[in-house]
Amino acid sequence: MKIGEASHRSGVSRKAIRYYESVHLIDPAGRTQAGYRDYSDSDVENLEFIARARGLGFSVAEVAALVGLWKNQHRTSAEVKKLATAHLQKIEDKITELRSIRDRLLPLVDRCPGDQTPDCTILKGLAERNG
Amino acid sequence: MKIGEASHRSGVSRKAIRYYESVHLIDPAGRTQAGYRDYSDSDVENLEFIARARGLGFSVAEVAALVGLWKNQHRTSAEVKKLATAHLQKIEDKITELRSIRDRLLPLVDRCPGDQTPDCTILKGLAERNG
DNA sequence: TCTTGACCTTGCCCTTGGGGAAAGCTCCAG
DNA sequence: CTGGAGCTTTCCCCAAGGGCAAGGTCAAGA
Repeated sequence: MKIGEASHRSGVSRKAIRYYESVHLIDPAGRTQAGYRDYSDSDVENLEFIARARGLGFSVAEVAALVGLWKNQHRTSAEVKKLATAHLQKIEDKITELRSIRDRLLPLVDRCPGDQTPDCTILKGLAERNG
Repeated sequence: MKIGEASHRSGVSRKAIRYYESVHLIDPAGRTQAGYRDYSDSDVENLEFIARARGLGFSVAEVAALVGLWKNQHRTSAEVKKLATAHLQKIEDKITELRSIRDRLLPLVDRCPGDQTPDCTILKGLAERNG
């Protein structure tokens, strides 16, 4: 099948598929006579794995490691767990940071009148040394 | 003062300061005889404003808009509030997404033995069609 | 047969700087 | 005066594709 169908079936965009090929996350696809990339069902399965891992926020480099472990019969679950646990921690950290941002920004927004006057707590908050 | 001190005082990295200049978020700095960028206290105040806005997660384009409003006496607080509210919404959305990721990933990690065997719920979860 | 539209190809610009290279400037100690 | 430390300069590579452009291909309909 061509890239459009592989994209549709796997949930990975055409652009992303080409990108993954360019960075060797997937093997270079075969080509048709016309030079079109040609995919098999097994290629789609690999792309689905990648789509799920990316959907959980793993970076492309992390996904490459996960694919390597997935394909490797001699892996240990400890290796996989270590990678996933580190990723989970980054997610928790990010959530904490975003909550902190929200908690600092919300009061500024709430106290801004939002009318036709120039007085604005948001800009004041950004301009003040203790903001 | 030179870029190092301006960076230290404002909390914006040297690299970021040069980048902000290159994208016209700040005016090009004056230069010393030797070609070094030269900053004033007022430049540092602008950088501090930018640092706070970036610290609240506003994109560089959004910060450019905020700086424009800040400098504009004829702004209305409604414009500022609209920008900040949209940003706040993006933050809420991001938090929601990250929580969803965490809630999907955590059970996989918890049920992974993390030992020397290859059996791993994480890889299974990524490989399964209903994962 | 020719055209039209849907698909495919490569390639370049965009984000937000961090990292690091290679080279120039300044100033202090020996 | 010379060397080195520590600053500065510009330049290029990197993420992870999205968007868009210019052009090749293929199948169906007029």
